[in-house]
Amino acid sequence: MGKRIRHIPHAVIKRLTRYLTEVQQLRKEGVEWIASHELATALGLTGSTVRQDLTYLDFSGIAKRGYATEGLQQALEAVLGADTEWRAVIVGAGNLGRALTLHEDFRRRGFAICGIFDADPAKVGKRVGALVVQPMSELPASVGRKKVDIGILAVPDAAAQSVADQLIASGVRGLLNLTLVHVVAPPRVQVVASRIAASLLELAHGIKAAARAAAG
Amino acid sequence: MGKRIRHIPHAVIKRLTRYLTEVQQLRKEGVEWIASHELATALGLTGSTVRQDLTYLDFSGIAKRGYATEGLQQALEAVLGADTEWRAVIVGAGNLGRALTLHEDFRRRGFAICGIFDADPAKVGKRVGALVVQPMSELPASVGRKKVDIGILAVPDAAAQSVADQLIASGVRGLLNLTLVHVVAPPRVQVVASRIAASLLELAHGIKAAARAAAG
DNA sequence: TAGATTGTTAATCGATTAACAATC
DNA sequence: TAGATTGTTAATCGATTAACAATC
Repeated sequence: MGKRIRHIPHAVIKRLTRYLTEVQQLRKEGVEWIASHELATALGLTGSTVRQDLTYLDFSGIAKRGYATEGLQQALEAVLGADTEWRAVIVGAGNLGRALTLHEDFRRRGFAICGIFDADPAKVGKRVGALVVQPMSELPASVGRKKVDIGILAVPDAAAQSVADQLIASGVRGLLNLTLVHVVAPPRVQVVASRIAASLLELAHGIKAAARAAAG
Repeated sequence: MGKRIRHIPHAVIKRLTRYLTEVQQLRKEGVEWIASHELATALGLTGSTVRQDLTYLDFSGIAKRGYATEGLQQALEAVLGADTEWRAVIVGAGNLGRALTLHEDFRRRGFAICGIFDADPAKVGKRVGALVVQPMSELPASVGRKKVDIGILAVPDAAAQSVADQLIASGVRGLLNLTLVHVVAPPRVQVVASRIAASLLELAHGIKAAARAAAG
């Protein structure tokens, strides 16, 4: 069954997703072994950080050889849940919601988008790839019947909390929040935010700071 | 001219973007004063963290009243560069790239998408809102002429570094990386990553961990 | 074996929280 | 004024890095 799973700090979880991307790529290239300092160089980290992070996995490296990419990939997938099929629905059939529904990458990585919903009657009934936009009234039954794990919030900021509440009441266990606002959920429901507009602001600050530094 | 700008830790910058979203909302609602503990409650933080964070701004609160929302908003916008017009191009005219080009929210927040590029000749020439997809060969001239600050990577993982290199060579000062892979850039070019698929994996891990905790 | 790399411990660094004097 | 809230200092907490014995 492997070793008992310790609680993993969030900073480590974020890096584990990056190790997984890298090791998947390495395996495609036929690389069978990788050393901590090679992974570190590829991802802009230190070897020490990499070794420390990988101790959270039910997997060990071998002195002088490094980490077997096959076992490392399996261990990363197991701890991140990338070895499981997840079912998600998207709420919001605007540009972003439709684009994510059509994004094949998610399905390939184990996240099946099995429904798209919108409160706007003008959008309900429209096709989005293989799906049809459903009204919010169908959300609870659909989430329950299809055993949906994850709700993706691709709605305007003002609707975010209300839609989150509906998704939570429908029984999802996790929310991916793509809006800019903070969303409150009970402890049994995980929330992860991915705010592209906020990232642009981080970038804007970074550019200004770099310009200041260059100017002296 | 205000106080000299200290270096701001990245964890603080991320929260500053959230304070800005919140204070913009508060001002729309006509709220003129906000206390640190109110801001903290709204965003799931502690009052101490909020007060500590706001010391990085060229702005002060007033004991017993809190922070004036107008001044707070201005100070946040100044430090984050949200008071500036930024020009960005998107590379990758797939679902995600097209959706972001059409996303009015960015323009409203000061980020104008002024070009969309793709290496696929089949996509070049297609309309995306007010823009037309351009070939990669036009990237350097376009970035130079339009004084583009930011390049947005919405390409397949395998193309990410090569496209980043082209954007850097064209003269952008920042990259928003929407791919899963690590992108290397010289220090003068800022890179911020916003990985939706990685966020889904974080969520998947969180859901599994919560289920384990509930099971005991 | 000799040398390289892991896994782990200890040291450092940074970020968050607590506490409270200053102040409005 | 009395009480509430800021700004700041000190304490705590957590994450990263350095160092090195274990080991392949």
